[in-house]
Amino acid sequence: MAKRVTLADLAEQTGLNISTISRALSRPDRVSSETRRLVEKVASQLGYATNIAARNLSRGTSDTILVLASSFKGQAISPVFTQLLLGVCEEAKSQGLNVMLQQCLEQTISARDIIRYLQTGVADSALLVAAEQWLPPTDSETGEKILPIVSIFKDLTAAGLTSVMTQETDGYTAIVDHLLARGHRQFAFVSGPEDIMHEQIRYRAVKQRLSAQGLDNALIRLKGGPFDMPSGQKAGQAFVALENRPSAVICCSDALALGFMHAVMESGLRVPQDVAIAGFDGMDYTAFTTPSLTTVIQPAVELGRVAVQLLGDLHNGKITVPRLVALAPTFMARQSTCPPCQD
Amino acid sequence: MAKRVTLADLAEQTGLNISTISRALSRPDRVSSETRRLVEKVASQLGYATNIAARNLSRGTSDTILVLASSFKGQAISPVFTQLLLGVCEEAKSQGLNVMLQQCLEQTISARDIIRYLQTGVADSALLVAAEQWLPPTDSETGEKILPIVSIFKDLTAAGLTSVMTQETDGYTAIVDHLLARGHRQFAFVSGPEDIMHEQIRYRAVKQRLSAQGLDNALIRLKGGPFDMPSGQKAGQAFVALENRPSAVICCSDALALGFMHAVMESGLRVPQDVAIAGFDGMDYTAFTTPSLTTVIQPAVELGRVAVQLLGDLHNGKITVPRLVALAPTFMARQSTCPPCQD
DNA sequence: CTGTTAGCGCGTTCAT
DNA sequence: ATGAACGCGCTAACAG
Repeated sequence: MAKRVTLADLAEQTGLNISTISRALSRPDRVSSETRRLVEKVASQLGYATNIAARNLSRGTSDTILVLASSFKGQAISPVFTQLLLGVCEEAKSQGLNVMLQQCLEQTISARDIIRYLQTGVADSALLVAAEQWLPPTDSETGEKILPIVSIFKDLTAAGLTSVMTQETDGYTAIVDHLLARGHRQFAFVSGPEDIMHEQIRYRAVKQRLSAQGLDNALIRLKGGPFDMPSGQKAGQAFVALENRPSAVICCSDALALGFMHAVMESGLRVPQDVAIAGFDGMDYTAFTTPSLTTVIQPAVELGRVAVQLLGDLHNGKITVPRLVALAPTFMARQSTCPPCQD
Repeated sequence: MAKRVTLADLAEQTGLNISTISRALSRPDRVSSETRRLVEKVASQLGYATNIAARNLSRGTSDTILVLASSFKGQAISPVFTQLLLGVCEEAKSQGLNVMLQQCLEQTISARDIIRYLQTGVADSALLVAAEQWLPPTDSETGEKILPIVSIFKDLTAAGLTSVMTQETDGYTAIVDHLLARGHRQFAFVSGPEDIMHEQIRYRAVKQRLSAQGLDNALIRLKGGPFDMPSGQKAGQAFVALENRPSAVICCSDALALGFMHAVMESGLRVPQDVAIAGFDGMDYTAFTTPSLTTVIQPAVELGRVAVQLLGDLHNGKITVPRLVALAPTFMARQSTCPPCQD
């Protein structure tokens, strides 16, 4: 690669002092317009690019966000993550920030590790994506300052982390209401990994809504395993073998739902005539399956944007106590729960 | 955050000199075993983490890889990218490298920009994902050294870039053969954006294979637009309206295929009985649609791994001229092309 | 508005 | 094996 052009080179070329060059480049208003133009010209001629390491070292910040994505071993990030990432990247870019991605297998993240990482200066704030648990810093590991860390998808405010997530209860409630309106009275809930705290919350959201509508023992729960299609398929096969099959199934993720639906249809049952199936997430392909899948669309891109903004608020002290931001999802009724005569 | 612990702090604590500490940490063998242990102990006690910016500045490298993902405006990275990313991250991690992700809208990447970027020291090598075109450095923008840049998914060796991709022709050939064996004699090819060079190659691969089997005017081409499902759907609607419909359709991406299949089935036609459809990519949900989709699985994770390895080879001079590495895909026959009686 | 000076924290010569 | 000193390239505080 071509030798690096430094401020010193520009200084030499222009006869100005290094610090003047530095200012002309980073604070153009603090410099006479001629020097500014001169510097800009020479800089572009020589192909100057500021050395970020040097700047970071000097300024003590890196202007980059660490995105820590918890995922299961060997699994790629899901389409929802991907959407989220889009939001994160876009917002970060608009703020002149960089994004560093790191996939990790742990479900529970320790403050110690993150702090350690931030201390390396590689990033100066972090986004925890789908982290199940947060081990707050012990004693003196942290100063009094709030950590510039935001949790996405999971409510970790109890552990002290500002969090952004989808208002999931609304989503599940919408599904239940929709299914009730279509006459369903027996339900199954296909959940993700059992050790995921949110799964309890989701299950309860469904159960309570049913109770509220006077249906008390109308819900059974099927283990789904990881949030992937094979798990959904297994759950579907188990479902098919059931003696008293509910007529409506709510899956806690679209991936599970698709696997489930596949298994159900393979068995010869019709969707939605024999079994109505709903998912959750809003992955794009749910609109193009046959039948298309009723689901709840998480505002993933927006979650990403907001998370980055919250990072900013944490940084400049606008936020002083852990805050939970819940974004509204969009319920989308589709064929998998709607008898053919309707939409 | 807690004040940063620096080498100076460790020096103070241990009574040793900073440079000794530095050595003890980065080159343990060049130091007496007692001091090594002492340093390690104190370091972990104080929670030392080396400042990467400082190290980078001093060493002149950053140990990070820039992943530049070309995508369409507002679109999240596709599941294939995601798999790729997994491979990249895993391999990078095993080599102690970081990964910096950047989504970009340009289809054609200019060496000038990348070089500029690398000069900032944020990254010292780059992976171009699905970059359509590469504008090599003009004249003196680069030294004689080979740029530490690898193209993924696209063959950019002609422009001077070492590239890793799927052996696509094999994949399309496999599809054609499979369909021919099932008795199909009229084909449609649904392509992606017209300005994508590979689309021509893919189309030709199909056409030639057909010719080779004695079928010369058996192929029509349908515009697909971007590689997404809505585009596939439109193509499918156009297809349905055709007078002489081919019985077999080859889509150049799974997303297109799913949109296409959806449109076809909506029209009342049956898949595969009336129309056989095949995709390309190997997205995970293709196994769970109804009917499941015949496709060609790209070795995406492996592509990522190899790309990172190639970066290493470029760096240490093992590779001196642009090289093309083509990985074999896996053809996967599924229901969308197989009459029910069969698998 | 511009030049001078002093670090940022680490790696790496040199000596010792 | 260890210590002293310098430099990586840039920013920031202080003068002028």
